Amino acid sequence: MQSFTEENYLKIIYHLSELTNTVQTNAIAEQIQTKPASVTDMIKKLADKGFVDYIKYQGVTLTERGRNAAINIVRKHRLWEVFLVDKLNFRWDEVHEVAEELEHIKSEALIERLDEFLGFPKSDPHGDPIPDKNGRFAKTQFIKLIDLKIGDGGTITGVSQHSSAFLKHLEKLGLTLGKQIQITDVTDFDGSVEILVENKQINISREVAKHILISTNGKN
Amino acid sequence: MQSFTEENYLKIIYHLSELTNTVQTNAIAEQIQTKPASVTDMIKKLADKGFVDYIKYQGVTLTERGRNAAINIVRKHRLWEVFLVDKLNFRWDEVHEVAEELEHIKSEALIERLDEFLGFPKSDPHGDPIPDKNGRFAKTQFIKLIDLKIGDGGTITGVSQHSSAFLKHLEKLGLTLGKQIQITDVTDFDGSVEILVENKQINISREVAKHILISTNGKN
DNA sequence: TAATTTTTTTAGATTTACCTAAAAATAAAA
DNA sequence: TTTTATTTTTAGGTAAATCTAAAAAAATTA
Ligand SMILES: [Mn+2]
Ligand SMILES: [Mn+2]
Ligand SMILES: [Mn+2]
Ligand SMILES: [Mn+2]
Repeated sequence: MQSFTEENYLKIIYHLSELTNTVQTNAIAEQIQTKPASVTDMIKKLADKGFVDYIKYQGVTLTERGRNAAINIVRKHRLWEVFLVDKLNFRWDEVHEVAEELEHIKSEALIERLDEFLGFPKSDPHGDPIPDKNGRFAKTQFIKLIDLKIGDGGTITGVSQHSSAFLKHLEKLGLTLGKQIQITDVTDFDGSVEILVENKQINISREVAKHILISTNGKN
Repeated sequence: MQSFTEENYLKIIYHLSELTNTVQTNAIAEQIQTKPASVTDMIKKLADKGFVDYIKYQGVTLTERGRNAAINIVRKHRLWEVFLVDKLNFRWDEVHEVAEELEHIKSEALIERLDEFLGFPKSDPHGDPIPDKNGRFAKTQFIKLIDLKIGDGGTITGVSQHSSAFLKHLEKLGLTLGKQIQITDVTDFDGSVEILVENKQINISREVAKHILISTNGKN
């Protein structure tokens, strides 16, 4: 069994692994809000326990064991987020912090019954896929809104930023999961994007457009 | 805010306070599965933080602040137990361990919405009262089954032992919350008790009879 | 009341997860 | 290819929660 802290490291390393093959000490330190020296200590411990492969000065990669542990935590995090939104009427911008705590509750039985209670959901309130009890999940194919061209359209199916501020902003703009959008223009001046959503024309900043994930349905 | 460990101490001290006015170091150590020396350390810390009044060699009592904190943890524990039984179909003997973890989740909003989701239950799966958000709850007036006399009857409304083994045993005997029972005889030999439940005559040991709580409805 | 037992506290260590400051390795720039 | 900058590690230390062994206080028994 892993400690609360070890679980947090594993989860962070897992997420960072999606960006770079081997994960660097400083990247972990930044995510986990700690100092690089502390990360080095913990990495050694995780390596001793067989959760990561570690080469000094080179960074870490998860072992099979570490990956499974990490995916299990992600599964729990996302299931709890669904619970909070679907059953307790939390908004999508309120759930992440609480799920950060709930994801560490140990009981196997709890999570399996929760999954069933929620109807075996396939994705969480932010569009992220929920691994099943064997750790399997659909590798979803998203494209960033910022990478679409004028005339392209699609459905909002995810976000790559989970901060409350960002999610509240999207909510206010009416840009929630499942909404159909189409790119109508890109401003030369600041790179902001004009989009059509529910017959309304709105303008969103480059920064916002970067973090909205679209599953496209054609037009190029 | 208190740590996970501090919360456990407060809760234990609260429960022990129902038995004795001032709570002894050894009693806490036994409950919390630790050594008296460790308890002394923690007690000093809780006293410094204003959660308990402490006189060396005499024991501790909760302050107003400590009592409120403890009741809040008890509230969370019992609400989670209701959730597990009512929503996730756990049996009453399976929930305690998981609730021991869930009771430490910090979010105020979570617990208020959970309470609402469960329909503001007044008691948990073991018949224990659930404090409301202001810490108020009905001081239930129970009598131990062992203290009833032949001919007395009542309703099972609680248990004073939460171990899985005990609860499973009651389940098997058909002695669950809400059942009507009546004492028909007390065996001289071993003090075991004959009771009538759902038109069946069964015999239970003194030990079992000690931990069943009855709200009586007459006959003496 | 004195002797003995029980309870509680102190003293000094240990483990986990941190930290700062300084050294070592690697990467980037000149 | 040096020099400089960045990244990472080591060394040594702190705070929280625990422990064992021994001392001190309180309660019990003789
Ligand atoms: Mn989240
Ligand atoms: Mn999410
Ligand atoms: Mn319980
Ligand atoms: Mn209970």
